Amino acid sequence: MDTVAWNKSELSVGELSQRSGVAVSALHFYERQGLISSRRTSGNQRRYKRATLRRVALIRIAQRVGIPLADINRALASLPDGRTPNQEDWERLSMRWRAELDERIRQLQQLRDDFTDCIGCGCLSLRRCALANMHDALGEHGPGPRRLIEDEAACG
Amino acid sequence: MDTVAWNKSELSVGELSQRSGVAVSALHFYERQGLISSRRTSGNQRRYKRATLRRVALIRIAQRVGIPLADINRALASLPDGRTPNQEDWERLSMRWRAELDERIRQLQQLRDDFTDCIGCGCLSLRRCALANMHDALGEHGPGPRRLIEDEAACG
DNA sequence: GCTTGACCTCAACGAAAGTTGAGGTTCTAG
DNA sequence: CTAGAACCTCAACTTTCGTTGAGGTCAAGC
Repeated sequence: MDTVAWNKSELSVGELSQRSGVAVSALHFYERQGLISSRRTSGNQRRYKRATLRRVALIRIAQRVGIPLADINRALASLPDGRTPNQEDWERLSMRWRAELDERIRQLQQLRDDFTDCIGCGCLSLRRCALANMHDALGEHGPGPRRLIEDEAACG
Repeated sequence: MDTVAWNKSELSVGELSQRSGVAVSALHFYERQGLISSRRTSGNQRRYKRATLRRVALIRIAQRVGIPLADINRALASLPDGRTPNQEDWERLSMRWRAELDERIRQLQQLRDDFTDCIGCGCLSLRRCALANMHDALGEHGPGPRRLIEDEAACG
């Protein structure tokens, strides 16, 4: 067993890469962006604290949720001392991100429902269909069945 | 009422832009990519068939579903004569895209479930947590509680 | 006839999230 | 001690989906 390796208190970039599943180039990139940080050895090589592993995992999770790196960065930067999130921090962040995730799921479901309606709608789905009419603010140009008129034209 | 405008048999790029809600620059772009096409007037201005309105709407819908333009292009190009989709074409395309949409929703829901589990998991969510362990193919390196060992280390 | 708005092309830029490559150093194992 | 793996920096490139700007033409109203 490789027990020794797991117990090292610092990680080289290659180790962090292997253990996090994130490419070395991406870790360099994250560091340039200020998402993670390292100290340097006398030979100028990066050494990461073990907590960085948590930090990287958190970053990837947030990315999967669809949070852009810039936002993740802001969220992490807002923590005191730029520390790697502790339990409480994580709860706060994850609640927020989960809410965003919920919202995105909701939107996609709405889209799917509209889509399903449209598949059989008989006008190639581009008439009287919520999907094809996102852009006109519907009613901005006075009352009346404007949409129908437009749609008839669109369907010509 | 502007009935005349709606009945014109061809659209300028500005008209197409207004009626589709897509910027002129984007329409130019779509045309460069081969997603739509136009004839030219004697003065070298674009004139679009009314069907292009349907085509653009379809493109935007597919984009909202998350289909990259290149894929949309392939799908449209696969139609006979590169025609704008008719009812049957649309049904085929939309069924396929809806399936992708379903899959994306499924993945996000899975992610949310994992996420929810993790929020209170007591280890900053990066131990024994599905989220943080996506990358190791779990078991590739022999049997046993490898994940736990790793995770203990990760959580140190 | 002139002005103004819509249109044209082509090239460059922009953000996001990295990857790739060149050229050079350091670490580790035999 | 030396080969090769792993590391370093910096710049340039990639992809997607367009937008912006410069420089020039066309069309319509007064």
